[in-house]
Amino acid sequence: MSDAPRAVRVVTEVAAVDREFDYLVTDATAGLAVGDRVRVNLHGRSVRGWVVDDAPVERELKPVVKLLGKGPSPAVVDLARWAADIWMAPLAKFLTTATPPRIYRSLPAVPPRPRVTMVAPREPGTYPWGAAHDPLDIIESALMFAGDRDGSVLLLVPTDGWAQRLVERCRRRDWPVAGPEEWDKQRAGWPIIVGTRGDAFSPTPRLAAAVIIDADDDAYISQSAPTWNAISVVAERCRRDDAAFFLLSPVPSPHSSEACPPLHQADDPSWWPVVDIVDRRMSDPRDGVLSSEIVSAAHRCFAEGKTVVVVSQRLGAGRINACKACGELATCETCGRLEDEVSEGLRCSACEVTRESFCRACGRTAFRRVQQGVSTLARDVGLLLGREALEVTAATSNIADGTLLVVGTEAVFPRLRRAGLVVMADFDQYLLAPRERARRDALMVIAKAGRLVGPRRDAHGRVMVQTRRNDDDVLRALRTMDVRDIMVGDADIAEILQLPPFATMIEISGDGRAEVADALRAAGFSVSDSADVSTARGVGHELRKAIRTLGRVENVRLAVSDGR
DNA sequence: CGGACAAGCTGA
DNA sequence: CAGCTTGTCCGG
Repeated sequence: MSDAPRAVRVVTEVAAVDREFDYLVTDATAGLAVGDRVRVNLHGRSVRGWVVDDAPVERELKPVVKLLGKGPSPAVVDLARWAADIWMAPLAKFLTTATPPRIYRSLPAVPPRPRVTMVAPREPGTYPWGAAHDPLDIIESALMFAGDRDGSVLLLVPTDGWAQRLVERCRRRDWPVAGPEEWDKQRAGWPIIVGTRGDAFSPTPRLAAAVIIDADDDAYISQSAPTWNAISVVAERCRRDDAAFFLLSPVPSPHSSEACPPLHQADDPSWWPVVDIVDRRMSDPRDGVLSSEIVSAAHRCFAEGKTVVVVSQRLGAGRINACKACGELATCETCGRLEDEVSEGLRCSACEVTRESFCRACGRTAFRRVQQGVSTLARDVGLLLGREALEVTAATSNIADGTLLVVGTEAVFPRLRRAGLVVMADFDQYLLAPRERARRDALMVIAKAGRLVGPRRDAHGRVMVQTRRNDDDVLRALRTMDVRDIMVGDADIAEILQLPPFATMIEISGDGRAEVADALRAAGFSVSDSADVSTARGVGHELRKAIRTLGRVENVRLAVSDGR
């Protein structure tokens, strides 16, 4: 037993107390290391925490009560510090993300990394990579680039189901893989790690390579504060460990291609599915929610025993207004977005402009709502196709094999493996949505649909898109299978509007928001206010610095977005 | 956050 | 003045 007293710095699970406290290491807790989970007393309470550092013994200290078990590796503790700084959140929040729910006391021995030989491995970087493309090609490249270097190869996918399937595929190749639930293997530094967003904080001590599949999927962004995103975290880890970083996305966003340069060309656009664009402006008004050609295509699928999927974006009632006479959509003159029908006329919610109800194309004044929620859509589609439709939303658990007609939101995509026909019932919802990302989302949803029907070179089905738009760059991209214009347009818009990654946005809410917003305005940042949140824009580190100089402001919530 | 402690309020 | 609520402070 050593005589010199030793102390450690501890962060507790009490996130509201975002401070580090020192505790004495006793004989009972002699083996403590950075990352370990401990129990300590804090101001009369027994709380759990993490060892984050060594500490000098300069005064009377309370002892660490108990060593609970293994926690994140020291490298990940440091990564959590970086994340807490970037997203302006308590360190405890990120340490919690990096910590499993159960206690692990020991770690397994690590098997060697499999040897992979490829004739032409792909270079690290961002790839416009289709939904129907097999990511194993890139994973093998990552294994090759990892070579003899120490560290794990980390693979991230958007959903748990996908992670499980990828784990099984790796196991079939006899690759030593640690799944999302196998925290102890990850902590030990397993050669291959497969997981989802949270596994960006995989406890592995070092990365040799990382692959993020479908990197622009929303699943990679934490919806509640801190609004961290897995892309930025993995990019930072790769930078720290000098690891090879591969990023795959059907339509890479400005954030993705910035986080993982260089942006490679799509070498073969044939992974896009076969897409039929059905112009509904000219459809027979007696047609129902689906055009007659879609109805016949659906019946052919049923005859072949293939599944038909009808996708709509909205759960609730719709609000697209189309002219009763010519079918033209009511859109804003200034910004081109969809208008709502209100009692005074047609209204653009973005420009806050209301106008008389008249059709810009033919001058008639009668409109009808042409888009609807999933429930009514399921009923109408069921009647139209003479078959019971299974309604699928985020709340649906799974879809039974042999279900031939499915109607739902985008939640259908992770719940199905294969389909003969995917119908986008109201694609204009994407084309006209008042969000900067909507155009890329429109292409990403086609890519997801493509996963069910197969790539055009090997298709067992097709995608049919109903629209009332004619000249539109998204539709043009679908016809030519060339998404470069959309990507360039996306980057231009982000730069002009100073959206991430060209600027950082910080949302400020809570009672103290006025104080923070005023201080940022005074410091020369552009700050806009809405009902209960202010949004500041600027260079990330400058904004953070300005907020920090304010010191502690009571009751303020900050949501930092550096990603999209 | 939540325990400790002080100060304030209430009712018999 | 016991018993309870409300407010403020602060953690190693």
